[in-house]
Amino acid sequence: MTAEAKTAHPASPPLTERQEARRRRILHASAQLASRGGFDAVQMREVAESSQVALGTLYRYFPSKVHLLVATMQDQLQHMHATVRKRPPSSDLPSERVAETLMRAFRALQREPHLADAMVRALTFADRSVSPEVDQVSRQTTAIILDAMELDDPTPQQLSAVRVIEHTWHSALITWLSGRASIAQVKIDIETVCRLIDLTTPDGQK
Amino acid sequence: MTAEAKTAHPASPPLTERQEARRRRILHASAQLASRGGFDAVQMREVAESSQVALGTLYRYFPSKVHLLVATMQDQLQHMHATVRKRPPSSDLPSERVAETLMRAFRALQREPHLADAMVRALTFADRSVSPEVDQVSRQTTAIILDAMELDDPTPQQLSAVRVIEHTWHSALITWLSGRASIAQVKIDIETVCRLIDLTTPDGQK
DNA sequence: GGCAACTCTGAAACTTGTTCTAGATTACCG
DNA sequence: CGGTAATCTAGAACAAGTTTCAGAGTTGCC
Repeated sequence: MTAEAKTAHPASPPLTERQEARRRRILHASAQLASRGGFDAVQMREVAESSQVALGTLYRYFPSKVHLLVATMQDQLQHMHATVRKRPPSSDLPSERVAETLMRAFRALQREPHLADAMVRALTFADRSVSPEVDQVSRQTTAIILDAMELDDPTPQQLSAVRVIEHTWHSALITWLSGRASIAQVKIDIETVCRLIDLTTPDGQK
Repeated sequence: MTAEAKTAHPASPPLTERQEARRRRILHASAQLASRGGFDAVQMREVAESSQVALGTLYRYFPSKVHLLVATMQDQLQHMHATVRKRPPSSDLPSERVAETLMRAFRALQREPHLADAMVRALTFADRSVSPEVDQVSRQTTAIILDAMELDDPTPQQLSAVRVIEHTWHSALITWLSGRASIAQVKIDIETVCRLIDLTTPDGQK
């Protein structure tokens, strides 16, 4: 993968400059409102007004509130990935590097818990109509984790481990966001699941 | 724990017979509608009509749609737990017994995919106001998994593993329900995460 | 420049979750 | 039994996501 770091629309018509700007305004307004009050605070009428776009136009760009928030998440994830790439995790063991990376992401989310709430709730609430977009988020997350592992050619078992790590990551976030798990607990869960990686590296420690 | 297998209301006033019957009718209608069309098909007006109860009454019994569906899930989980107790898993290894139990539950959900959709979506979409109820579901799930492990006194590490297994279970269900993962993939994910248990049993195989 | 197609706007309408109200019913207490 | 408080009912009303539509504005193209 070389330089198609953009949103990677498979076959969407190229947007004009003004359209790109609109899209950007919408995403910005969405993130802003989400930062204030989470999922519920992102109200489509307000997003439209905030981004100076008619409601119908908002729906043309993002066919539902969930689509909008998942796109917002894609946006944030890209930041995250770029950031992590600049300062890669420092531990020796792959499992520890992954845990370190996820904890770094977790701390970033803690700085904007409402935004995290909006994005994660949208992600898990998404139905089939949003599958492509959610899948894209999932691929992006996988890429970040694989980066942290620093493997050129992961085995199927390692890919399975990564899947399970993602599952745990999402679900642990939800328990944290809904107040059913502490930050410390999420940390433990992440560290626990990351040990799965050690199981799959032939020359790992016991 | 002896016989308080009921819904375990901490301090709710005892319901009269007719009230208990109403509650039951509501839960039944909810499950019925959910079985047809999933989360979206459970419409509060329809639930009310179906269970021959006024809308206001429905909301007195269950303060939101999510509360209602989470209660529905509690109900179903109890069935499940009772069923599993009757025929416990047969494998030798704890990790395999857990995987076997979860796969059995998964097959049960496959028989009613729409109902599964409604319950799981509600569970992960629940906000803080539903935390107690969601927590109850989580405890019930933990109990089922611990039962499968057949341990009298789980270590903290083992409890951590169980937490991660639950995370994976919920998240894998979501990916399946939204069509982003196949049944086979869910099976792999469950089997993968269950190997965490082997990591925590001192006399397990490598 | 001028036109055809597409896009955007503003506003109303529709849907479904949730709340509220006024009046009937029921449950409980003396 | 009679009364009173709690509960239930029917229905309107409200909130926010989504859809629709007529008209104005842009864009691409000749």
